[in-house]
Amino acid sequence: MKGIRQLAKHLDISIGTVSRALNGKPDVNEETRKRVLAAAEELGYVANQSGRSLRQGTTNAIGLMIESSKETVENSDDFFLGVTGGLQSVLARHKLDLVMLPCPNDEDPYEYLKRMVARRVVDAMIISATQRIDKRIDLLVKAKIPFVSLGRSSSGGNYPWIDLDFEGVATSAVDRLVAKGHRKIAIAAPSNDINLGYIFVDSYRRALERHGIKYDPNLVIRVKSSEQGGYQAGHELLLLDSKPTAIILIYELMAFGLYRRLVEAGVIPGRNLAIIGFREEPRGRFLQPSLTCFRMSLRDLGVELAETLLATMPAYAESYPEGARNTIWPLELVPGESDAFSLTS
Amino acid sequence: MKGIRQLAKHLDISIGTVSRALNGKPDVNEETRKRVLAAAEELGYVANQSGRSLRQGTTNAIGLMIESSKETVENSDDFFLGVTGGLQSVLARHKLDLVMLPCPNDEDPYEYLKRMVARRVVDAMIISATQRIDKRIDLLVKAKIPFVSLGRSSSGGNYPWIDLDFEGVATSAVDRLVAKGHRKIAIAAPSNDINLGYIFVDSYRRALERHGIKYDPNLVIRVKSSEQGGYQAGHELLLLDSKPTAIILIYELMAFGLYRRLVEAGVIPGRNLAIIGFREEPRGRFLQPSLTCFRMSLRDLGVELAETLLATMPAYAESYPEGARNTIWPLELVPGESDAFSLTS
DNA sequence: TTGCCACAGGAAAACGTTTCCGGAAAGCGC
DNA sequence: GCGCTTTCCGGAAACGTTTTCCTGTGGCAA
Repeated sequence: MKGIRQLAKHLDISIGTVSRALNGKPDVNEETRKRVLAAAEELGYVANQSGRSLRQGTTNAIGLMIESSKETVENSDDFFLGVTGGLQSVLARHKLDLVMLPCPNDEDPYEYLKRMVARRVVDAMIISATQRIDKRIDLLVKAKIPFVSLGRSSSGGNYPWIDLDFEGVATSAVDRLVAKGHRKIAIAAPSNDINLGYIFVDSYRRALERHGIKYDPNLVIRVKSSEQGGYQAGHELLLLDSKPTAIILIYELMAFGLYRRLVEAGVIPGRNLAIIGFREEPRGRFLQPSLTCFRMSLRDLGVELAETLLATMPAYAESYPEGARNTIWPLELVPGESDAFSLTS
Repeated sequence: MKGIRQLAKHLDISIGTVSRALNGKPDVNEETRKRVLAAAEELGYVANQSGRSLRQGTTNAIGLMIESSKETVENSDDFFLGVTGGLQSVLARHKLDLVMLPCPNDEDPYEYLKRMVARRVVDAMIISATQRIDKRIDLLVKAKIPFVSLGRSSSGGNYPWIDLDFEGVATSAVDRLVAKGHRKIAIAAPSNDINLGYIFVDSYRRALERHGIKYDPNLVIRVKSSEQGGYQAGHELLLLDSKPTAIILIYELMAFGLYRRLVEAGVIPGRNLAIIGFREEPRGRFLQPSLTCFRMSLRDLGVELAETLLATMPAYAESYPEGARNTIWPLELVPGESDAFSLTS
């Protein structure tokens, strides 16, 4: 005999009462509640989660699905642990646990999610690395699993998401470069399948056109969001017939590879070529010259994610009355030396 | 009516048979097994984890406890996601899921672990950031939860752990510096409470003594394992009466802070002061001058962790017959320019 | 035919909890 | 003293599985 039954016997009380006492339910004398609490503490009793989940149909856990090796901006190693802090600070307040569900490299993310959902191992989900058309969203909607997506898909539909302000970043980067006299501005981005790639390049195009600069597809370099990709971008950039004077990187880590390739070719970053990165983490500022990029608070992003998610969960929605919401997350420009020079002197 | 019952009814078969069919148990006709599998696939049935766990007393999940903000070497943001890949590659082979259990900053790790253990939310655990005396180990041993510790405690006892080869690193760093003529070698490490700090400094001391160099406590700078800590270390180093000519950093990220402080004071890293770091990640090589440090494969470490853990789990031990084991994880020296100069010229 | 065994599958118990329901005791107004 | 409500608690059902035990069928040897 184990668990609550043992505790009940030890107190010579029925298990129903013990359960009510522990869970703060009414219909239990304050006196006995105290006894129960004390005994539970003493015997180190904590309710078995499986039993509880089975009965309640709820797991008190929310899942954060992460994909270790997809070609996206979020894949950066430290990204998730960054948001985790913010997530937890609000989840803990509601006695919810966070479990990270890392999708194995060799498994299809959709299938993995499907399995996790069917197993009912979490009450709600946070997904990320959103594809431009992402079946996972339909799956979650259909399964009526509350969720929030970090990154929006283009498939429309009304679901809660938070996305980085790519449009703002692209616009602001273009504006900044144009103000310094640049007209031939390249951009390195992942393929259009990744929604991020699509949105970013599209915003870049529109920003250029606002300045009356014709959009040149040759200046869009499609590479992976990694240091390798940056190296590759540098390589392709050097092969262009008419060389751009500036480049915007969709992912900050690319800068390291780009610098490397440029130095190999004798091109001096920040002197012969202006560079602006994105999503500054504690790395870009160590480059020589330091990288101009856009920064955000991962922790705050985590808080916003959690609150958005809770707002969609019936059991918690009352604390967050606004209901499902969509947020464009702003980023702040951190000026460096990599785009300091001006062409108009 | 949901779940396996529905599936059984749909097939006009008893739920027991369905369960046996799905779980590959004997006593079920191959013909019917196929039908069941097909129907499950079609209806998207996956066994509810709570029900299964309750019955089996097993969750098919192993937990990785992480502490987001403790002053340890493992706390580096990207460390865990690095080992995660390796962990999963072997866990997946055994149909085990990995759940990360991040201990909230404001909760005592011991209490958090206790709660998780009592809730029976995972079958086994990986803990890290081991304290020199770590109550968690007793807890897990007493609760008979299979576990492996990343980092060993000094409390002895026979339990499986994997630890980095601090002794090897400290020895090799000292040897290398001494060979270049250095006699006054400082070290920046966290406090002795962290087992890592204790072992590292102790190894450093012994290595010095092997070279006939007297151990000088003033040269041991106790700081946090972070960039901030590195800055602080640089600061304290500059205040020393008799300046060391070299410094060993217990944590690679410290180098960034150290460089910063040195440059502020007009000391040139790798010229006036030799520097050796530890656990190279994709950052140290971006420093100017590039950091000499010790590297390891996080992925391989993850594989080793998983295999060690499985070996201690009765249900899986047969594949890993050696039983509980302790491993000292080797690191490889990556020479950089930060300690390139020699005093003996 | 009888007995035995192997095979396939059904019925039901069990896992640990929460929650619904009913009932005893006590309090209260009349 | 009587009916009513309130307070507290015990009994038992239910959650969805897995697994044990048992039954029925057919084949085969004696």
